[in-house]
Amino acid sequence: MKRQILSFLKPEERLGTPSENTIKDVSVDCVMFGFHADELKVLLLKWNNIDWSLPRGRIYKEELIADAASRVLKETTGIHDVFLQQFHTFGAAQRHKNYTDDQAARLFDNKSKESREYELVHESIVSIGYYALVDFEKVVPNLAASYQWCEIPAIPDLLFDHNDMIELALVALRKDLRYLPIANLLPPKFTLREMQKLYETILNRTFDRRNFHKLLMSYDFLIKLPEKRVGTANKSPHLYQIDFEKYELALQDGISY
Amino acid sequence: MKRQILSFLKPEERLGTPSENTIKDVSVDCVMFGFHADELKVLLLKWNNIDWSLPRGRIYKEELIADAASRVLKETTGIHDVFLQQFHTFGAAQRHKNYTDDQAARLFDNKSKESREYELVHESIVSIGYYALVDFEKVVPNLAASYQWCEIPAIPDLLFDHNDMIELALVALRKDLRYLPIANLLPPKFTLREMQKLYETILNRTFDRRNFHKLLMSYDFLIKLPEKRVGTANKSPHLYQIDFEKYELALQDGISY
DNA sequence: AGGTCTTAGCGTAAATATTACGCACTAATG
DNA sequence: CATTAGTGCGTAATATTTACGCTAAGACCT
Repeated sequence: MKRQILSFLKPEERLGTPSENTIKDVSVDCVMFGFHADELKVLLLKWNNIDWSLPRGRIYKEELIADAASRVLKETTGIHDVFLQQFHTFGAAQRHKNYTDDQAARLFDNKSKESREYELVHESIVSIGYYALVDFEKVVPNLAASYQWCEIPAIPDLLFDHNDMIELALVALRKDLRYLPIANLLPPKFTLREMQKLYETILNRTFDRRNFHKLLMSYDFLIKLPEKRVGTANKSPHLYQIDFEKYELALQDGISY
Repeated sequence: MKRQILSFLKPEERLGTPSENTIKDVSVDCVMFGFHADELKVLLLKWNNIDWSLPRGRIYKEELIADAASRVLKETTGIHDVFLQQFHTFGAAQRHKNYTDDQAARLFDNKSKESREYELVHESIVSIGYYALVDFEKVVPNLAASYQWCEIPAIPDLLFDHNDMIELALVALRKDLRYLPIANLLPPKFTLREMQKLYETILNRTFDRRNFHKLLMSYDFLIKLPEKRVGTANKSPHLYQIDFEKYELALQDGISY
């Protein structure tokens, strides 16, 4: 089956034409987290020329949902091989969102926003939410449409129930943190400070620098490299790498912070 | 909209006729946990005369998914007002289950079990999994079809991917235990021993009797009743009740065991 | 060259939480 | 009246978490 790269479709059609081959009334929506400059960010796509939304797409009938999620991400952003985690499934009624008149006009093509029928056709009724953890640097979306890495507090009013989805994704991420490969949010080589900031940002708390250092070292999955990060103020920090075999082992026990 | 109590339909039709009013290709499936005689049990329903499955049903288009889950439980078992928690959504491809020839014949009405088309029509493609925690004693299913409370290790080979669903529901339950109203699994009045056994069963570990007692008392949400459980061997244990206001507060902090 | 900031690593004390278990007393059964 | 289990207290041993002092080194700035 030929599968078109949807980024070359008009953005409005990005959800895909409901066809014989896709599951009707269901979409997969992805909250993609990246970490950069001590900030947790989410990837937003332009849905039409004005409104923003999360990457979303349909599921082919013979496809695993998880495969659909990773395909959708690839088709809409060009990004592949990312860590994906299902976190919640959203229903129709949660989606009775109060669009502004402008948004409604653009979405519903001048039909009244009370036109529930139109909404049902143009939005999927059930959305399966996945979040992705990606290395911000590795991820260079190749998009026809425009995109934006947006810090969580600055996220604008999105289409559909995507604001709620991001909030819930973050809650799920915090809960899962103990058992999840959070390292996916970091580049292959990173400093301890960067990792600490990552945990502090996600968990919204601080750690003592020395205790954090000790704790991480005790897990024994970090490899200290001879190289250093250059160009920083003051002393250059060492770079570290993850020994993924040991990392997986530590995750099975659950890493605690 | 009139909604028929599905237990008076033929069991095969229990999923509901796909109609204008329900979401196509999606079902809600419920793993109902009950606790009795120191065993965690799951409610199974007869799907046809021979095969077992979990309660499942469709979602109406204007309905919240959570409402659909609780309606489905009520329609298939007569049970209402239970604690429900969404835990995972399952896709089509996970459902390529190896039915026995007999099961396939019954399910597919003598069509070949390779007849994927038939399968797609008769099974929902996407299933949203909920688990329910109910007081075993309070729950008296009013069913035309037959049912069974089954201990987890003794669960037979179920239809669809319902065996996998139960396994995942249990994993989710264990994870959620710290923040969830586990008290829903107990009758309004219970002994400390019963509560301890409940936690031991779910978490698959043991607790020291005295430490468990101390810990529970420190949370301050148990009310000791003057009554005792009669008819037991040896000393009769006191009955306890939950002060639900304080209980909710304790849950927000997270109860640890 | 010296000042200042930061990394890197060591150690340790204090506070909390967990676990194991002793003991006294009560109450129901045989 | 011996046995068994519930109830409730205390306490000691361990483990984990948190706070923080100290040394040394390295890179930038003036």
